[in-house]
Amino acid sequence: MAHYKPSSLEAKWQSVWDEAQVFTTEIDASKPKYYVLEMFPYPSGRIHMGHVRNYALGDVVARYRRACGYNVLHPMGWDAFGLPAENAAIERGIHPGDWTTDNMAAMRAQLKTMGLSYDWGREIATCHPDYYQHEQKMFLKFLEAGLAYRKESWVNWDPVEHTVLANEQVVDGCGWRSGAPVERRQLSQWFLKISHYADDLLQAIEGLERWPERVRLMQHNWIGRSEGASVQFSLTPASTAQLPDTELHKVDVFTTRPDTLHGASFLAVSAQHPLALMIAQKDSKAADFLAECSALGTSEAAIEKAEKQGFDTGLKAQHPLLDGHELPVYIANFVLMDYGTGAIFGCPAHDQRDLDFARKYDLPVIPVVQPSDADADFDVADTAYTGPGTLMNSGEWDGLTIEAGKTAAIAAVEARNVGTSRITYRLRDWGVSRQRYWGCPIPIIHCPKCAAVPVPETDLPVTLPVDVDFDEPGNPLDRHPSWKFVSCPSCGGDAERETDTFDTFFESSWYFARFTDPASENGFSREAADYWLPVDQYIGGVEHAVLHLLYSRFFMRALSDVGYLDLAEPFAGLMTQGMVCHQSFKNQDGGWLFPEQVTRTSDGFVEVETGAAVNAGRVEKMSKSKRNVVDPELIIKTYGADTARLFMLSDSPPERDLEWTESGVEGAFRFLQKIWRLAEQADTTGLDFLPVKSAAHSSDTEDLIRTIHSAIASIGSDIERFAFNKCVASLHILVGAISDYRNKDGADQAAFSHALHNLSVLIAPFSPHLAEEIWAKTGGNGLVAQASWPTAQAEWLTSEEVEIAVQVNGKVRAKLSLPVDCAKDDAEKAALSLDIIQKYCEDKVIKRVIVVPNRIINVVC
RNA sequence: GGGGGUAUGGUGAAAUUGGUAAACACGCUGGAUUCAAAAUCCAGUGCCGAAAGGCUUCUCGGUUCAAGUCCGAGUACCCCCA
Repeated sequence: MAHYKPSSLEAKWQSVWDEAQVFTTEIDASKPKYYVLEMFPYPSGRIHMGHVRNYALGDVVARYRRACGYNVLHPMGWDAFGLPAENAAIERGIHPGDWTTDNMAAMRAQLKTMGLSYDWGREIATCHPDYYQHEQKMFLKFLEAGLAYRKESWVNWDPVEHTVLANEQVVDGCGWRSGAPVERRQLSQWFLKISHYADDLLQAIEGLERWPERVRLMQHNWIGRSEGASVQFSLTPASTAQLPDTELHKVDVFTTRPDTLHGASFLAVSAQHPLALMIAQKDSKAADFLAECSALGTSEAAIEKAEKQGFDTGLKAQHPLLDGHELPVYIANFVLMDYGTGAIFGCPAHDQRDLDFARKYDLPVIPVVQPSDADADFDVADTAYTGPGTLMNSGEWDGLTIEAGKTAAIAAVEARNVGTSRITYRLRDWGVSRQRYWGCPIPIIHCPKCAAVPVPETDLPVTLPVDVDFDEPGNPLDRHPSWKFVSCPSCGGDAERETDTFDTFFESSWYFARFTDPASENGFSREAADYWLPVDQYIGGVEHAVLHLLYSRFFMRALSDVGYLDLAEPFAGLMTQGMVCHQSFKNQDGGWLFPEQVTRTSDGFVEVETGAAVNAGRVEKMSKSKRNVVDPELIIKTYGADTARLFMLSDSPPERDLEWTESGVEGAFRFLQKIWRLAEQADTTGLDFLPVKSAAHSSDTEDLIRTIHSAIASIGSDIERFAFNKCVASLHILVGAISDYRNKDGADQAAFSHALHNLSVLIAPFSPHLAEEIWAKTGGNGLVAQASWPTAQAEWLTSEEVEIAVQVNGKVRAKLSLPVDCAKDDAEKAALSLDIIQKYCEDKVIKRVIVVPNRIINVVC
């Protein structure tokens, strides 16, 4: 008997698929389409277990849908721009392009050993001009449509990396990569107007029914719509006298709590507010304070953690509703310029930050909301009251609820012409400029006379120059001797190229559209997009729950508005997979150990080489730094891709974290070996086997057919529900039944082979190579990769008898075998006639008998 | 601090609508086979108990003939925002 040797077997079928072009896809209007997409990888050089899990999940869906008759698009490509390539260039002197190309080749080879059903003909790499030239055009279209603009903006500047960091790249005030304290700098940058779609992006979340609820919630919170009012506070005449610029004589304030206007005790503006900047010009102490605020960074978390601090400008503002009531004006470090209007009024009694601030600077605290269980002299101490209640100390609004108070407040400010209702969003416009070489050049030329001029379409693409060096920190494009110097397309004078490149989220915001038509000269064609989009099932890590998914949703709207297609939502279905985890180990000196350096003995974990005791740590996400990693390549070499894939799908549901264990992998391997041994005994006689009810079949044979059909039914519906772990359980049951059948006297060779033939189709989405082998051995026509999903036949899904539990007062006391759908009366009689049940009911009056057909009988006494 | 989630054997987990808790697997125990081992096969395996029996889905309470599932209170851990 030949051994199960996955390495040669898998290579064989991979080349068969390749040569037959089995997974090449074209538009076919006669078939329903299904677009399965896994988040494309960054080409770091090697695949890791997270990739294996992601792509194994996607491949199950793709292969299953194909078997169900869908025209399936299942592509793969590379998110190829990004920082690590530049780091490699700096550390090892390799050009980012060469490094990336090598990595893509290495990872492509690794992915191919997994046997994934990709249409490799559609492969894309975002670092090729072929790809990124299209986003230069898109950007210029956005610019024309007013969806892109340039503005001076405060940014988090990493002084080591020499780049702008997004807020989420700032951890505890330091750069996530460099660890250096982040500085605030003002730079002129390009922005995409995602805020234009804020309301639509928010509303449309409701329609994303096949998205995980928590992702929808995260996006909802991220957009952060708040309803409120904008209210103008005028500076008092004594204050305006100090300020020549009349623009600054009114401070526009956004508030979500206009009902608390009577409790206002100060006004605070952001350190970047024009008023603050003006004052700082004249007052060096104010300037010092602004510099302090700059050191804080721009993240809300950093600002929230920092102690509330303010600078008293000495100015006073007039309360908009209470004549003669004046409020001090502060510059405060907790007011964000980018949120609302960059200015707030402080109501210390009902906002914790305001209260902390008021206590620190000894400002009045006037309660204006009275909790329902408090009396009229209600006051706050150290905790602001933010709960419900009725208004107090608020003149004619007293007694109103908060909601009614808001309405009244808005009416009052509108009547006095000092404010209006307003909605703001937490979502800020997307800054896309990065001071980096390895990205898509922003197609703009800066001319001293004509300002920022778009590169004419005929001059596109603006390709990255290859001759760059990384000897000095900073962006090599900035110091390139020739590339950046051009003549102005508008006036012909000397000008310079924009040397910033796009945020790499730009590439990933539309790559799924490119896949529909990867050779198109327009990025993608309308026809392909209309046929294939939206992606029916998108699969990837939850770490992209907000940014990548939100940017992609924005991009489809923006591209639709500039005429590329007609689509709002790119991803109809989303599945977010859990992490792949492994136990971590440390030696006695506290150094991390690789799993292969550790073995388990009766004394616990010890080092393989020295026998020294090892401290077993938590089961946590595989990471290089903790060395708790297992290399997929080694696993595939040792056990085969089919085993690796099957194990990935076996125990844990996909959205949950998965613990990688050696014993689990071996279990999966043993299972496939068992199937292999059975398949060795199968032949083509199964093709003539008729799985119909017939006197010719023994009851064992009928049981086998029944097991086949229940597996067909459950595996299909479980794949659709992503319950892949249950699919594997069903496969175990089926294989167990086939194996038992084989060992029985009088087993029918044709029935046995028929069962294995069916098994090969059912296991094909999970372990496709072995499936092909069995398919061929049992005489299958063509390839199982192109076979249809079998139909579960109703006549084999029902049995004649069903086991029913009999309870007395809710406790199971007996089990009873009854005909399916038997009459309630008969079931009741049968149950009550059981000796055990009579025993339990002795001396008691039977009050009621509840009969749930085919399920349960409960005797109440 | 705000929002959300999770909690089931030694372990990963099952349990469409409230209706036989623990499917399937890992691990473990015993047996067969073997000179021995690996592999394979068979049996057992929620807990307590010799058994009869009792108990069991984080804890406490509630609704119901019936609760892992629904409701209320609490505990622990995780995620997001801060």
